Amino acid sequence: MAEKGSAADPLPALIGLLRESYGEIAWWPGGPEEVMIGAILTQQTKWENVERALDNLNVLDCCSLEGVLSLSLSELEEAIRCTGFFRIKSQRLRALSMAVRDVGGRSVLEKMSLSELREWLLSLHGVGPETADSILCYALNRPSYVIDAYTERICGCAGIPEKGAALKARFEEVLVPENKEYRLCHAWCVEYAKDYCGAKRCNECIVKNLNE
DNA sequence: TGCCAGGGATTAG
DNA sequence: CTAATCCATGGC
Repeated sequence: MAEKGSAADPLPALIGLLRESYGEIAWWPGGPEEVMIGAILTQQTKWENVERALDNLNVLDCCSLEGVLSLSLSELEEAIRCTGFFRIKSQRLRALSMAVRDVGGRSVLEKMSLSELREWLLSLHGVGPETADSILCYALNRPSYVIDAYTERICGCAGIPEKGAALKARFEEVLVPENKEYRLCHAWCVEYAKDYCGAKRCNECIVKNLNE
């Protein structure tokens, strides 16, 4: 329920600005299982290092859920070492792969409702909100908006104070509720943050005071 | 050289 | 319930 009369809602303005700046960009390449693996590997890690690990797995012909399970623990750890946290992540990849296998494979996931599937993902050890939503949005083509640290940072600059689940809800009420829109907007946020936002504070942040 | 990266789980207060 | 701390490598 957006109130009228007070200041304009900065979120539509922010989304419009990002859309004009970046338009139709391609993002998060790879098939469903490679995306699922990448979603774990990219936790607190630069994407360039994730790509190296995915390349390593592809060379081994193991960049898939069954492929992950076919490797010994030390082989898996070695392949993903360059992403950091490799002991934890190797366990998380195994847990995810085994969970999908145990539930009956990806075809079973396709039949689950969005909320059911999201809860299932969140129940897995090592899958939190961002990883779950990334898998939903980019691997399984579901309309679940991804909130990451970048998005919260940009929104903070733009005068949108919500975080986490509340911020996710805000994006989902403003955007056209389609997977493609969710993908695009999240991609814009990340590209924007890479271009303009440092870790501690924004550099030349162009979203500040959007509604003034 | 020190800081941070497209988080999440665990422990502490 | 919020705030630290750990996990670990690689790049600037």
